[in-house]
Amino acid sequence: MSLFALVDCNNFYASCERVFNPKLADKPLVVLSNNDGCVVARSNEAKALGIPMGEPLFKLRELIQKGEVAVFSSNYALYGDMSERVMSILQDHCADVEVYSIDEAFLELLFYRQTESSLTDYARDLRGKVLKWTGIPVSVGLAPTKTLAKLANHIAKKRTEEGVFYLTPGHDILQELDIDELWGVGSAYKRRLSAIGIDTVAQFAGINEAWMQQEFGVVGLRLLKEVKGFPCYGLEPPVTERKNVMVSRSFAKDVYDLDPLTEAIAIYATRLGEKLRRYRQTAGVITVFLWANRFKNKRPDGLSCFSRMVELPIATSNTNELIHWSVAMVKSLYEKGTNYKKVGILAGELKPAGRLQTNLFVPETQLLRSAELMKTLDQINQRMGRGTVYFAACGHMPDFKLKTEWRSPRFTTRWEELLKAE
DNA sequence: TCTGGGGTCCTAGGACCC
DNA sequence: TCTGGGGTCCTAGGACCC
Repeated sequence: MSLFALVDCNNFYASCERVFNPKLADKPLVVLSNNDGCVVARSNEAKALGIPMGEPLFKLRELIQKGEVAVFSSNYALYGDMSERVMSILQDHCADVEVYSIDEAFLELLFYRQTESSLTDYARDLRGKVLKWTGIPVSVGLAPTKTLAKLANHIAKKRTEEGVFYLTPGHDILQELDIDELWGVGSAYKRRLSAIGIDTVAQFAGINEAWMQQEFGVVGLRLLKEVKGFPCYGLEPPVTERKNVMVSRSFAKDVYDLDPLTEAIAIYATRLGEKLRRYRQTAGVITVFLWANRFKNKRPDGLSCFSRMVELPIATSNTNELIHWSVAMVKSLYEKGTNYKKVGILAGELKPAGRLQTNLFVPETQLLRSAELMKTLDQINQRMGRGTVYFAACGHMPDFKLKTEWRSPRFTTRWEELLKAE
């Protein structure tokens, strides 16, 4: 029999902020998205205040002014570093770990000759170590499939004191769990299932497999089998080769003019190039998106998303080239009078950068030189801070700095921001 | 005034081929 | 003019995830 554990950090971003600011323990605390747009993480106390996930900041002004909730802009340098610490502890204690996201990981455990109580002891021990060594509380769900482990984790978090739960298929508790608590059931599936009287996980587990496949395709069938305890998903190998890479941001205010749009896309193309080179990949095609403000659309046709794709003559991660194409695409997509809210660039058909791709019309020495230039550029920016050296098309980089009014210090990754004793 | 930024997988339908 | 049964590839869009 297979056995998976899902280790998930509780309110991860909020917990990270607390580690370095113990006064906030037991206080309502929220972390905001990029641009301080909306709430992306909440402490339990903030949840208890009724602040929903995704709540736009302006609806919280009153609570903030009264000092009833602590607010932080997102601090990804801090969260990323804390995540690595948690993950490395998991990797020290289990050979088969899949880091699923910044705050959760699946572990595949050997079930052989283990009792339920020895497994939950193991999980409790792991949980204790992570808490002690990083300050981050985690919950652990144990079950024979990943889908059930995810659900077990949910139960551990919501319904237990110790943060550990072992879930078997057919467990009575499934009768109390709403269908949309299942991993893979979103609002659309919930609506369709509810229409035929399926509201709990236990009811879902009783669905006929042929019917499920007919109505929900292979995705639905796998989901059903997983809930019944038959694994359809194993641990995924580490994702070294991404299939797409995207950089996009929304603007603090609506943008009507072409110039700020091209400057923004040049900056995102720069960022995209850095990402590609870090992953050692090159882009075969790039797509540029322009989004009109969807909350206050001023176009007569009401359209809000415009995109254009271009196949690059040579797959590349060269910033200059990415800027050249993306700026051209923005210019061709731009329409006067539209209030743009966001632009983005997506790289697709990624290829490993290892071998130099040659092209009849571009001398090889020129390609080599540009690769060297990019390497130097990355090194300078890494050492001196992002944006030290950049292309003229980006205009004045600082103009597009994100709004981060309440960012905490990067305690763990910047010397000058280390926590100091008061 | 103010509404995130990434990703993945699957399916349906069209174009094109024999 | 009307006609069949495959197949592949591509794209757009939907659905889900964190």
